[in-house]
Amino acid sequence: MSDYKYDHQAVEEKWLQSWESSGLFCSTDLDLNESDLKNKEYLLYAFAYPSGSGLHVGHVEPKTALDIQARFKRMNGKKVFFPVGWDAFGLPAENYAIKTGIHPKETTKAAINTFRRQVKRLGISYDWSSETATNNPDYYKWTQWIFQQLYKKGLAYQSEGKVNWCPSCQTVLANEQVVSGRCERCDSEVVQKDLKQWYFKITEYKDELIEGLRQVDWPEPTKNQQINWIGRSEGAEVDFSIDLDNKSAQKITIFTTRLDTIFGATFMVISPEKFEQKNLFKFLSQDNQQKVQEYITLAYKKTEEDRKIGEKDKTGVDTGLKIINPFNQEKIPLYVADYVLGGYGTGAIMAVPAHDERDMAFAQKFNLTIKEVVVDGHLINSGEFTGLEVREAVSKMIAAKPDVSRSSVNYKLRDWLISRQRYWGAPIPVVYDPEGKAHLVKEEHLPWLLADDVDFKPTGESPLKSSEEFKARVEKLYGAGWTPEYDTMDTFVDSSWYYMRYCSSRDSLQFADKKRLQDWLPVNLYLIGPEHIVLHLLYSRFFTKFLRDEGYLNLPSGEPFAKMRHQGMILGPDGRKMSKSKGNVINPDEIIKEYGADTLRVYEMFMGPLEADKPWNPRAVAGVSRFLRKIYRLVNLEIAKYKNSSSQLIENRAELVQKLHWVIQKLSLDLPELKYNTAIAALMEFSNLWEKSADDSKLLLKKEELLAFIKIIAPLAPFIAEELYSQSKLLGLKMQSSVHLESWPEYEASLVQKASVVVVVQVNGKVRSQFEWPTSRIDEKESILNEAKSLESMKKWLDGQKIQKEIYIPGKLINLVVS
RNA sequence: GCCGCGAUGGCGGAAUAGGUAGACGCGCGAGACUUAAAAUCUCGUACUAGCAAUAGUGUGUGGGUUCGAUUCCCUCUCGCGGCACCA
Repeated sequence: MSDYKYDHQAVEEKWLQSWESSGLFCSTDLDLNESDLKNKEYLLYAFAYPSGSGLHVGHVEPKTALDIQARFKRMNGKKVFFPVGWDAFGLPAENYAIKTGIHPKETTKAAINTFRRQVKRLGISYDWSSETATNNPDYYKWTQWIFQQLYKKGLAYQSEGKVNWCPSCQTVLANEQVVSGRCERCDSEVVQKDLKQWYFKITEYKDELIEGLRQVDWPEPTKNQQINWIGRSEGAEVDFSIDLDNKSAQKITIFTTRLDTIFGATFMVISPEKFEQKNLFKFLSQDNQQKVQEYITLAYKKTEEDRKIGEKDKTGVDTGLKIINPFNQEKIPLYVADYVLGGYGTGAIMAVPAHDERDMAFAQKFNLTIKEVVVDGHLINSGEFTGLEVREAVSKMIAAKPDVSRSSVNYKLRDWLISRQRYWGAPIPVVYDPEGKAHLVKEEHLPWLLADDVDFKPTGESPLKSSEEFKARVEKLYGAGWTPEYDTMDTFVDSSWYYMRYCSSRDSLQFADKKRLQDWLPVNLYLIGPEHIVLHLLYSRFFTKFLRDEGYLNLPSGEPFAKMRHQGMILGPDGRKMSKSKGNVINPDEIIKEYGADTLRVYEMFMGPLEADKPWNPRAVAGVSRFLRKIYRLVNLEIAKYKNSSSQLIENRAELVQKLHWVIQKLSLDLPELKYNTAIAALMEFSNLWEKSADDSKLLLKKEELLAFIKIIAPLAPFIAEELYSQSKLLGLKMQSSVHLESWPEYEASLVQKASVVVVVQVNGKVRSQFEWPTSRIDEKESILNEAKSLESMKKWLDGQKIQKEIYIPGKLINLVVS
């Protein structure tokens, strides 16, 4: 057989240059007309942070997966928008600056350049004309503008309170960024600190953030995680009064999801924060005042980690006060204990040790009464409510005491703390007058530029404080004694609206054009790692809903991402997460150098289902390379035969033609479903069959068939497809300048079917024989059953047996039930 | 503890409106080409017994529904992810 060498390096470089100079796909016309609207396809990959270490094989998978969609959809006549940009603010660049003194501006620029080059080398067909980066003033101008819109609506506010402080990063963290008491970035233990900080009132949208999930096509587990994070729970509030001699009407309100157990409440617990806030010290005896004060001081010192230890060993202190249960008038003791959280519900609970584990643990430690009030779903020892079922008891109890009880709903979701005491982020566009009152930076002063003259060394205060220019700027623009806000915004603010900016990346007058947003949103397919489920997605949905409510966006659902899927993690060859310290990192540049970008792309798509975590297998990469070279050889063999005009089609080619139509159908169905691994397997099956007769001197495929095959590999392996397409121009067919401008080939349903099928014969569910049968006659049940029963190989299974039942699944199998 | 996901050959994985389990790739074995090697190609490859035809077993465990279960239902075990003193 002739030898066709495929020089991946030369071929890929050649087409990269060709695509670059022809501007293929790098600029989408975003102004749609009526007929484009139904055809639009907005494909989005999670905003990437341009890290200094460059592209990782883990980035290659989702980028390729979406690129295949983009190419496939274009070939199917869709108007595709496939933008790219950089989530360029953030800690790593700043930490690097602390170490080296190199300005984050410089390192970020260099990192973006590296990423851009690497992504292009992979053959990702991004629309580079809409490229953007969050650290560009023309981007963060609008991040700041959105902050100001939120502020004007009372949805951005300042509040003093306990915040999560990471002593290593020297900044506060949002609740979402604290992972079991530790900083999600650096794993240091998070401590509580009192600080005045900026918050976004995401809780304003809590119910809609749950409701909206019904309208999107997202993986169910993802929806569940968001719902759990928002943590809606229905229950009741009940007012208990404090038993005081002077009859002053002091009340403590509790929240419970188990109002039905209220007759079992044997004590009450209030959180340290709430006790202080309600200023209940004055009702305590001198002695108790001191004890309670000591306990509260101690509790505040605890870190999250200490509180966790407390799960097993509960602490608390008896206030000496008695509280009256409004349902049975029982007087029960009031404890202060930190197992009740100040920030959830009303900060106080009725403790029912018989029906709550935590209350039980506390009761046992402090020797408190335990009273059972529910058995087998029915109330006991509950006065007039005894005998009722749990469910009806709750509503009847509220109805019986409307003055002291009401139904109530609580959420775990808190407002989003966005202040960061860091440098490399968008400055919060606020200035303070000499009295310390906050004012928005005037709109004409946006973008409110990030000062350059700063000292990066962490001091626990915002690095911007060290900028002379920043202070001078504020005094110059706003007057003597005015000062800037020195904190910057959480980078999640930047990435909460980038998919809108993409539609108008160059617009200097507005954050995005309303018509374009209406035309392009929602995103048709969002591919994003599972690590972004609670943070980024929740914040982005909040922003979209807010901007919709402000009239900047016509999107009734307020849901920016109509369909979302997750990619899995590419693990090292040892099956563990790749990391430098484990020495199991695969460098994509090296794979491209050895095998080419097509091999890297196809291999990663072939590893397994997109959403699964998959270990890297160096040998299997070589297998994919082998497959691509085989394709190259097979196509070239056919082209060579066509050069010889006397060549004739081989007579017996029905099987190959059937397989070709089958593989076109398989890809047509699998590609839009992102089932790339099975699509590639089908291509391999086809080329294996093709190869069997490759040595025949007669033609195996018609010109159009050969071309159809080249077209269907184009989304997966764009370089080799382009090369083969270019070589096929010799065939004299009417062709485009690039295979990537071609349309997707049709398959003929009649040709997908094989001429005959194999019918399996089972006896009592076990396979005993099989026979071939013409596909055209698969509906002839009687003849098929007769054929099965008369098979020589069936004799020993049927002799002397009585057939009780005959089951025929058309074209597949027969099951004979005998006894 | 709660919520969610998963378990199939030596390995990655296919196949679920219930219908031949193991497609495709890797690895392994045998062969062709070659002075030889590489590359490439061909054949074989779930397990057990057998020279073979063939038979039996088999999709984490135990049970159920069914003519028929990897697929549906129940139980348990293990692994992964998220949340976690949220009343």
